[in-house]
Amino acid sequence: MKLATWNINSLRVRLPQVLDWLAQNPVDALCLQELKLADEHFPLEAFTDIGYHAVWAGQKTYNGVAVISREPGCDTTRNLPGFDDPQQRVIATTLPSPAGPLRVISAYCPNGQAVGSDKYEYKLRWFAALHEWLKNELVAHPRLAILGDYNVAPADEDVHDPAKWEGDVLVSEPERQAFRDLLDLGLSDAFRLFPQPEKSFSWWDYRRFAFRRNAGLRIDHILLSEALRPLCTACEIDKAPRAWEQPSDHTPVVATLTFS
DNA sequence: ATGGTGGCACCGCCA
Repeated sequence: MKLATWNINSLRVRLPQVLDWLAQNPVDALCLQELKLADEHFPLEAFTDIGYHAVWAGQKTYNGVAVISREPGCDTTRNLPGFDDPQQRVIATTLPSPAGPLRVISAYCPNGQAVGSDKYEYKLRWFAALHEWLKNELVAHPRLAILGDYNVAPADEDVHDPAKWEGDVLVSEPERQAFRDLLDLGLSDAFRLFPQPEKSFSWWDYRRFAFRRNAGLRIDHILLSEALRPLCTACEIDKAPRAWEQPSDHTPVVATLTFS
């Protein structure tokens, strides 16, 4: 079973690329972030036409998340309970798996703009609310995978130039601590369960030829619960779509679960 | 060198 995440920075613009990618990578679930479209504009038919189901939480202009899946999802929920927020950043759904129900969450964590800004404070509060919610979700759903754009590079090895980025938003210590707090719930960073190439990143700024220089960050992650961790047999970043025409600034990350 | 690019919606905001 394969699970993937991709911040596509406008589903309207990137739909052909998402369909091409799914044709080449027929994963069981693809979590999308930054749809940037309202619910009523979600292109459901494009996905049903190629044999996928979808659940989504859309928003005009900003944010928006979805789970595209081979099997229909059930018990779908949106947003973080108790965290009053018009921004659509979370959707959770339950998919069947050979081991039983599998909770799949697509998350678009706040960017934070700049350390000390209002948006940065919002980001940290948002992570605290995510942490509280996941505590409960993990009890209800022992097989849980939360995939998305975390807007946090967890360690210096996830940063192309750690000295230049030191203390900046996306790498600051409070953000990294918020990420570690999630891991302390028993979640594992699937990518780091395996040996990986040096300088592996999932996002490159559009500016200054960042992709060409591999000046990126690893901020898109797949976190797996304790029950799923031993089933994970691979996790890879697919750099290819970042080199396509009119790309997203992020590229997909894919985890493989093997049920023996 | 305090820039640059991209998407959206309306020319600034967000990333």
